[in-house]
Order: sequence, then structure tokens, then C-alpha cells
Amino acid sequence: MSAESIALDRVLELVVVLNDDMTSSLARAGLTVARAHLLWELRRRGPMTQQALAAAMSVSPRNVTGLVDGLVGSGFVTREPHPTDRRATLVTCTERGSQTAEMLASGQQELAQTLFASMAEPDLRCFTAGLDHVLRLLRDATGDLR
Amino acid sequence: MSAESIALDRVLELVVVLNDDMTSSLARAGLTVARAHLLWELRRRGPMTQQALAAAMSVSPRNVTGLVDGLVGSGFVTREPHPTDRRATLVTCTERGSQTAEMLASGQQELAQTLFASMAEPDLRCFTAGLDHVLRLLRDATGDLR
DNA sequence: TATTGTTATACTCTATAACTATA
DNA sequence: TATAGTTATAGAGTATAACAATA
Repeated sequence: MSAESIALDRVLELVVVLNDDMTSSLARAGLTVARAHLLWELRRRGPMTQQALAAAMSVSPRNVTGLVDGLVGSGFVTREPHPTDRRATLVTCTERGSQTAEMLASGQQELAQTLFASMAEPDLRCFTAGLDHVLRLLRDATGDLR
Repeated sequence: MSAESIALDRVLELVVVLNDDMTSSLARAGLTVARAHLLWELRRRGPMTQQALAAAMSVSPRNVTGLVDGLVGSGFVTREPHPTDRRATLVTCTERGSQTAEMLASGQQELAQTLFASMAEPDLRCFTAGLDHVLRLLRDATGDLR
């Protein structure tokens, strides 16, 4: 197998392991990946309408309705009336939702330390450069504009 | 943001972009990620019972029933009688299934070249070493034995 | 007339439990 | 009695289309 194929294999393995790890960590916090994604957007941008959430997450508005239903049911967010538009609702973190989002953020920082603190500084720089390289090429190949 | 957090951020970005890319490539081939996973196992190990598939994929036998239903419906596999055990079925690739699996394999090799052929050999080695490092630590942290 | 969110409907992935046919 | 696969049931994520309330 070529060095290139070995590298891609490792990347794909990492995707699987990281996904499993995230899924089970989030489950322990009472969240799914999709619901955590929504909570993450709220943390970054504050209370938002469902339309805005749908756009931010690149999913359908209908999908957001379901995710918000779940998060309301588990006490992470509430639907508040929009101050000026009576059609819209402002999805807002509860105290528990905010605390959980902060916990996820600090958990991520901790994971970053766990994975990379033991890596020599030039090695980490080389690794990050490799990731940038791959991300750029992947986005070129798929026409992804981010 | 620390260099460690930047590295993890890039990894997580890569997971998202790669997942989107795979999902849409597979959709063009008439497959979902889960069904492609099943087809991939068949390619590697030949015709298998649904029990064996469930074990290989770490999902429930009931889940395999659904995936096989879908793949039979779209003409990628067939259910053949087991030669000695009349309870069991041997899930077997059709000609189309085999061809598609080979196409996926060569597409992966091509992607590996696209992403890594332009990387200088020492950089690629460093990148791969970084991936190994992260995979090892992640598995240590999560108790994953693979 | 356009937009926001919901109801209606449908497909996929996933799981557990009960059941049938066979070992 | 144990095993292979299915039926029954359920929850989650995703989508489109039709509809109500509001802008």
C-alpha cells in the first residue's frame, strides 16, 4: 500500500474513533451529535430564530423544529417570543443548557491537551500544516467554499 | 487559542468535510454510508451470514436485516441459501455490487493521491506519525482496543 | 405576497424484545 | 435448548410539501 493510501487510511480511522468518542461523551451529557451542534451554535451566537439556526447548521427548518423539541424536552433550551416578530421564536439556552455548552467547550480544550500536549512543538506544527493542506485540497475538490 | 486547540479544531473540521464528501459521493453511487459499510465488509471477506455481518460492523442483527433489504432492493446484493444451515442466508454481492465496491476502492486510492501526492515525503511521514500519535492516545483515553 | 414555524408524510439508521424456523 | 433471521415497536435525524399565522 502506498504511503498516500496509508495516510488516508489513518485519517479515516481517526474519523471513526473520534465520532464514536464524541457520540458517547455527548450521550453521557444527555445530548446527541445533532442536538449538541444546535446548542453549540446558540453558545456562539446567542438566542436565534429557528430559521437562523437552520441556515447556520445547513439543515431544513423542519429539522430544527424536531431538534428544538428534543432540547426543550430535556431542558437545555426554551422557545421565547421574538420581541418584534410574532411569527418567530427565539431559541434560548436555559441555565442548564449554557452550563452544558461550557462544559463541552472545556472538555474539548482538555481533549486538545490530552492529544497534543505530548507532541514536540515542531511535530505539532507539521501535523497542523498537514491538516491545512488536506483541508484546502478537499475543499478545492468538492467546491466547498468555507 | 492554544496550538493544541487549533490542531483539534482542524481535525474536527476535517471530520465534517470528509464526512460530507463521502456522503455525497456515495449518494451518487446509490449508496448510504451504512450500506457502503456493509458492502465494504462483503468485499473484504466474501459472502457472509447476517450474524457475521452484524458482528463485523458492530451493529444489531436487526439493523443488518434493514441494510440488506435496502441493498437487495437497489440490486447490490442478494440473499443466497446457506449451503449447510437452512436458518441462515449468505449475503452475496451481485455483479453490480462487486463493481461498485471496486469503484469505491479505486476512488479511495485516487483521493489518497489527490490529497497527499503533492506533499513532500518528510512532511507526509510527519503527518502520518501525528495521526498515529493521536489515534493511540484517543484509544488509550476511550479504552478502545482495536 | 413573502416569511416563520408547524402538521403531514416519508425514508434511513439504530435498538430491544418477541417469535418462527431450524440446529 | 440455542441460534438465525424476521416481525413488532420505538426513537432519532433528515427531507419535501402543504398550511396557518403574521409581516
